[in-house]
Amino acid sequence: MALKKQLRDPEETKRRIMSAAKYEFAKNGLGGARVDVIAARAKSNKRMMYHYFGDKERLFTLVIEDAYADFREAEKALELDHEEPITALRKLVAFNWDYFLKNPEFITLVNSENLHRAKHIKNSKRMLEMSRNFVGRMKNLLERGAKLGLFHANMDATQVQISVAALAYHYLTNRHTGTIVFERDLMSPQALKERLEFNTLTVLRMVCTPQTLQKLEQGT
Amino acid sequence: MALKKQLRDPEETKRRIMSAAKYEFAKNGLGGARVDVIAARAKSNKRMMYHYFGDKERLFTLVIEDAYADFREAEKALELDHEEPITALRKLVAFNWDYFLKNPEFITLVNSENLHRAKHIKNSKRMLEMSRNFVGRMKNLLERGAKLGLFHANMDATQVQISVAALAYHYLTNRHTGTIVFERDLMSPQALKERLEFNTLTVLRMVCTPQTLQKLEQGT
DNA sequence: ATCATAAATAACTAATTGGTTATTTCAAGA
DNA sequence: TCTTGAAATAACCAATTAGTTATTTATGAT
Repeated sequence: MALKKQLRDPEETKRRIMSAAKYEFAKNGLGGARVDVIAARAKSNKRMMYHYFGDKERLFTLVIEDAYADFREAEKALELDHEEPITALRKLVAFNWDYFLKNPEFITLVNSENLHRAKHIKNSKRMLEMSRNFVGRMKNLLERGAKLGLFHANMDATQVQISVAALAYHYLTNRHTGTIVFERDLMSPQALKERLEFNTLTVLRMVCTPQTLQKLEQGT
Repeated sequence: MALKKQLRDPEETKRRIMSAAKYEFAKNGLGGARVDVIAARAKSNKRMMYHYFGDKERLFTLVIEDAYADFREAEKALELDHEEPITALRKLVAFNWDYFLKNPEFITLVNSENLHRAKHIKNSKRMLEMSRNFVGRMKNLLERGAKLGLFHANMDATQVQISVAALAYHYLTNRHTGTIVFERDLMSPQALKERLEFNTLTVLRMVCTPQTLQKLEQGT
């Protein structure tokens, strides 16, 4: 019975610990996160955390892998494989932007893992499986666009993928120092809208042929 | 006498502590850095650190401000204000790339400060002074290019500035997870060369008018 | 030479930390 | 209903941590 609140529920306990850990690791990084805080937030206790996850770093590893899995799942769910290439590209740029915006913990988790030189996911089979199709989808999109004469031929899918993420990720991860450096609120609704438009235009200019860009401008 | 090694040298001691702190904060973040390690690396001791800098967070604040100051100084030294706009833009893209590549501690320090919501530099006058001219220089460059018909008119200098940094910074800060996700060595000499070329082309396509781009392609 | 001041050091402390031990409580199968 | 293994808890521990105290030592002005 789904509604019955069990007093003992290992799956639910694990879930609560993972969720609390994600929050705490994202907020303070691996080094700054406290296992007591995670246990308290999960409304469990340290002993359970060590019982189910071994130690702090293994818990972190699972949290990171999960964060990547969620991101990849969400991207796959867009189903851009048969969408018109330019529409697909626009949607992909918007997806990256929205995802980072709505899941800021993804950014801080990835930053933390990079501070530690990716040692936690270095030998993760799960990561490899997730990544394979991800680059493949971009490659497919770029090839379809090129075949139709819309995109430049032979664009490097990895470079484009990194750049699409970069334009969104960098703006958002450095929004706090950015607000000071540029003396403007980078997070106002207006600023966010403008950045998405700028990123979309930038990626189109990066990928599309001059003729395609000309047609796009006439269209608006 | 410059060569005489003084046994007591407050300025030199401060310098050594700052340098050690920069290294340790960059390597482990604010939360992961250890004051004992900083003192040992500086070949000084904790008492001196507390004497000269107050506490760990004030030391971190100075380290961050210094890192920004060095970056801004280096950019200013390029003297792009009277350079031909397209050359200036190319040089600026290359400068960002080279600087992040040769000063990886800048990236991790900035990431750490953003994890802490920029609280350490939030009320820093020094930061404001440094930032003002920085955006101004980009604005000037874009205006000069637009006046010559080389660049799109009315480009937002802040958006361009953020994007130029993003294309380099994101690639490098996420190089460890990137190496796993993309299953290729992102740091080989060849890969680095390709990324700089990609970034340069991307920024030119972002900023230049179609006519300018056409001429550039004919030129090569 | 000597004396006042600041630089330097080492040993210490109180609080916090990741991880463990000892114990109790629940729930399913015999 | 009784037993047994897993779930849950709290109290504990050794190590580490940021920050301090007490003390010694070099230096420059007189």
